[in-house]
Amino acid sequence: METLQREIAETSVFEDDLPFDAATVCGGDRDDDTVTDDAQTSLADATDSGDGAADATGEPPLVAGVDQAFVDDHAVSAVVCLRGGAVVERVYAVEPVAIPYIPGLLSFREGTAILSAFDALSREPDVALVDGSGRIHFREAGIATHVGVTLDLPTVGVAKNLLCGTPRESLDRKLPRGSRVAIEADADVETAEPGTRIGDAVQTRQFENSDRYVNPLIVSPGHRVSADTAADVVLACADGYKLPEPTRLADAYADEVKAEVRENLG
DNA sequence: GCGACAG
DNA sequence: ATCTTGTCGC
Repeated sequence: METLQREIAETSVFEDDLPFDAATVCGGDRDDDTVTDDAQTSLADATDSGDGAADATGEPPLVAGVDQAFVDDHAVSAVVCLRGGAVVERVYAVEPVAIPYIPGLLSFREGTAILSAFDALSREPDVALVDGSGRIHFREAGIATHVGVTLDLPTVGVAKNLLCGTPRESLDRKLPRGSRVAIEADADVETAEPGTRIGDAVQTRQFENSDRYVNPLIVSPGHRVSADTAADVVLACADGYKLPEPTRLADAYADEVKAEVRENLG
């Protein structure tokens, strides 16, 4: 398995090779006219990737969210596709899990169900947000990278926790919404030179009038996406919640299906 | 042996 | 990931 991951990492492309510009994703991107907010936002331009299919038609890109739920020894994988913030398609698949959860080998546990769900999809997403890590992995082949390379689809890894790597600055503080903190490879990432930026901690949401704070999401390139674009897409899909809409909706759909599935089984 | 570890 | 009531906050 580790050998396969090294091969996947070599095949993967951690650079932009997308049919659209992250700025055209829309559907979310909180733009509260509140206050103390004028710093960023204008990072999108001069990013023209050449042949934009979605751009050409002026049509927003098709963004897919992928998430899993479990019922005993079965994984329920749900995929929800959005275009311009509207749900266009939802599919799911149920597959038995082959191995238990082992940090670093997640794709071998959930991969089959995910690929099966994509098989049921009638469209080809322009990019997919996969729950879990992409490049932020011991061998730079997290589940987002594994799925992306297997389907040769642009993918982004969206995790709630850091698997490995070191944040350039402490994440244990209240970061402003929209901020990013680079995650660098360290000794735990055996395939990259220490110091290599393998992803970012991205603050998609933050409390305004509270002493407490929301932890950032851990975003990393899966395949055919750069670290900057990965973060751009996630922030563009954020709509008031910590999780980007595609992921949030896939999560809810997986739970919905799970309830029905656990009766067709036990 | 100890530590660390996505979902 | 999953098992779960109440509870604090906008």
